[in-house]
Amino acid sequence: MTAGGNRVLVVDDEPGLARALAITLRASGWDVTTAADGTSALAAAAEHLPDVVLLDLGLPDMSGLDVLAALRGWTRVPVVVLSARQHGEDKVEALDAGADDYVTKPFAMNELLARLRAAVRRSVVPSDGEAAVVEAGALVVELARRRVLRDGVEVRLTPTEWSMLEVLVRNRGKVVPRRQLLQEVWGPSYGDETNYLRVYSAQLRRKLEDDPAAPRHIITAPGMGYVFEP
Amino acid sequence: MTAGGNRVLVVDDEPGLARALAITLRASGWDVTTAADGTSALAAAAEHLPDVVLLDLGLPDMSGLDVLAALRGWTRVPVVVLSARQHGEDKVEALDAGADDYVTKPFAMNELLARLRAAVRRSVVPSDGEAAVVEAGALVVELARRRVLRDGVEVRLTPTEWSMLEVLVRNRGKVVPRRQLLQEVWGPSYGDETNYLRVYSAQLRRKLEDDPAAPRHIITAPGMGYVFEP
DNA sequence: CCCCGGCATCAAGGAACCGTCAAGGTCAGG
DNA sequence: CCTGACCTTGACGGTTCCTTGATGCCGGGG
Repeated sequence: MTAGGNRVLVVDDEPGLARALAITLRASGWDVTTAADGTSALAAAAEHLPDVVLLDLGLPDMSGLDVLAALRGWTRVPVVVLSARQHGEDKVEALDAGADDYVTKPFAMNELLARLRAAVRRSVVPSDGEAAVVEAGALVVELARRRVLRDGVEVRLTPTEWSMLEVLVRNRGKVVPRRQLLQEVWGPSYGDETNYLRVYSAQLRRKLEDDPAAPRHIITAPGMGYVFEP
Repeated sequence: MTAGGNRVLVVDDEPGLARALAITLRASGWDVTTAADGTSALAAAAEHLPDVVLLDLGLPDMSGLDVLAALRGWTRVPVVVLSARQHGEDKVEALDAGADDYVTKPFAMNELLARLRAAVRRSVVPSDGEAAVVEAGALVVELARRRVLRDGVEVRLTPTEWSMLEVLVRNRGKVVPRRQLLQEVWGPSYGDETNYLRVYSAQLRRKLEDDPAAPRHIITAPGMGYVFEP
């Protein structure tokens, strides 16, 4: 993992809970800052720029929702809300106000840690254009954009070619049985037309492989199916 | 109007619950697709490219965690896990396996809806959401003001032309499947009237492209759909 | 040695698809 | 009522793509 993504700001007015949280979080490798009220929480957030905020809704000086609103005025840092209010509209309000998650007290510590990890993981890569790409040598398969690059230039694939490549790449490294391949590309009523597989694997190799006769990515598993090797 | 962030894939093998969820979600403005097992869920995800997945862990054919892992092999779509297991390590496992949220049954529907909204809101890239102006060569598309400039002069578009351009620009760089384009512009009951796409893509090209016969922005992805290239 | 099954390659016909044009049809405004 | 803008629908040529059958290569078994 990268160096970033390990600073957490704990906002809680209950000294006992705040201390317990800080100890557990530090033991898990987090860099912890604490604040006991809304005003200092906002100051601490601006100063330390945490990667995630753990926010108790019950604060002495201002509403937790106001803290959340103030934070959202200038940052998209993930905020996990802690609250004793188990039921009611509180959860909906907090989530719609920009909270990323909502955990009710009492909570299991390992679950809270997992939710913190999830919140940070999401924010690390803002799922920009570069997500969902599979690289394999000179090949770049962009599954979400439905296109494939070879040495940086786009290769035009027909719908059926793309569909077959997509199934193979989604199961990359594993042999896709012929029957499964046929059904996922041509429909549930197909299963024995192995001709199709031969024709289209050949076309994919011709378009994507340096030496179609000695393929390095679209490999035949004789008697079983095909496999895409990254 | 509902151009982005409203497609949800519901994966649940319990027909009653799946139906109830679908009805409630549709009433809340979601475009719902359902799948009853892991295999069809993966196929549906690849075909419909949902904005969020609601995934029950108890599936007949494969583990929900395997479905999650398969999804994460090629997409970062937010996944909200549904499960009857209230305690234990299940939550931690699911969250660390890439889930974005974890809701235990029974759940309050309004909380689930709020968590779905939060999951989708997070995944929207700020630059996309805030970019009311998209530039593409000599073209300037002002999404907020619903107008488009070519070489600095405004081009008059009919409502349908604008609607189609808007969908394409909001998904710029990605192939918009024909079916999705038809449904977002003409309504949910359309899907096979590919005539419309041909007519309106031609009109847009005539109004926006320097050489309508060799378009540089409104590109055809044969057999799949259309894509706007910035 | 020859046969045969599985795989790769090639070619051809028909279907599907795309771009284009133009004829109605509907509706609002003058 | 007329006009103009816009949407729908149909038709037609050119192109691409899917399917199918034929052919050739290779290795294992009779």
